[in-house]
Amino acid sequence: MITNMKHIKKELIDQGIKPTYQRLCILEYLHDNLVHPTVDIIYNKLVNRIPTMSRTTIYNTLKLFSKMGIVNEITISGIETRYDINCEFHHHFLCKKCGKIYDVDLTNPCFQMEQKKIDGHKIYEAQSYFKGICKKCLEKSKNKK
Amino acid sequence: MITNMKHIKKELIDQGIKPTYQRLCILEYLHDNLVHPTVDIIYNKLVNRIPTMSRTTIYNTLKLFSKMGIVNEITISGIETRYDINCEFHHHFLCKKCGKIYDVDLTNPCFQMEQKKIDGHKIYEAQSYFKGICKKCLEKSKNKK
DNA sequence: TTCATGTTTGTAATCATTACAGTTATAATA
DNA sequence: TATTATAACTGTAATGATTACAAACATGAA
Ligand SMILES: [Mn+2]
Ligand SMILES: [Mn+2]
Ligand SMILES: [Zn+2]
Ligand SMILES: [Zn+2]
Repeated sequence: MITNMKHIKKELIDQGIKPTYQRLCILEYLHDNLVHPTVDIIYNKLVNRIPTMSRTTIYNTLKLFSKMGIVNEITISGIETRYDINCEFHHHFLCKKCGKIYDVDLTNPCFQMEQKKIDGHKIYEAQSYFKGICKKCLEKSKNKK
Repeated sequence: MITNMKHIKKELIDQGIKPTYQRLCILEYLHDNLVHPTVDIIYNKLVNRIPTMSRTTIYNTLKLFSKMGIVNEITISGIETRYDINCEFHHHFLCKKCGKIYDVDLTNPCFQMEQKKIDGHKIYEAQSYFKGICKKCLEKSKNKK
């Protein structure tokens, strides 16, 4: 439990979200595990602490958090949605071998991704994805040779 | 039938893909309908011409095309994969109201999206997505007021 | 207490995608 | 021509993420 529960509670209240125990636990988990987890990963961790925890609650909560802008939905894999509590604009890299999703920092971020309109369309969110083989998997396959 | 079947056939042969009738029809459809269609949209169109056409064939064919680099998988919606025969790097905009996916041209394209490596990870593909309300839907809701 | 409201839960339904096995088409070989 | 091998296609069943829904629960006001 790295993040202070008081802060977590305040974060929800500030957003006008009723701070139920389930919501607190989910938000705390997201703050402490910046690995872009799936619903299932969150569920399997939290069900230990809250045996009655329902997957539906996690889906509902994440949808609420997303709507309120305190969590980001990442659809990079095309299979399952992954969640990121870090809502500052940054890019993601998906490794096709190990499935891990990395944050990537562009030295010259594309400023156009941060604008409010494009071609007359009103922008609410922007995502940039890279796919390939990650550093670790590259090294592993190099060692095998 | 806008695109010439001869060209379509040549495109497959050049890629080392056996040009079956089903594959030709799918590739022709993609060339003539640059709307980022789903498997279902393609299926419902082609089943008129080929009554025995199977969804599985479309899934298999698109996976093959994607692997060979002649089609791009777009996972912007998180619900279903959409396909784009235009493999030149460009960004996409998803309208949350009407569901349409638009191409968007950035005047200053983010050159970093085109690099081969980032943070040591080897890049095979890159996608940039915007989500919001499209121009047409904005105008519609303006007229209602 | 009663009532209203919002939240959580468990199950069933939905829907995109994949797995699989049988059938068909094609071309090479005997 | 008949046989065989191989790749492609097809239809159905299975899978797995997500959503719909209704019952149970919690909370606080009247
Ligand atoms: Mn991230
Ligand atoms: Mn496009
Ligand atoms: Zn990896
Ligand atoms: Zn629209």
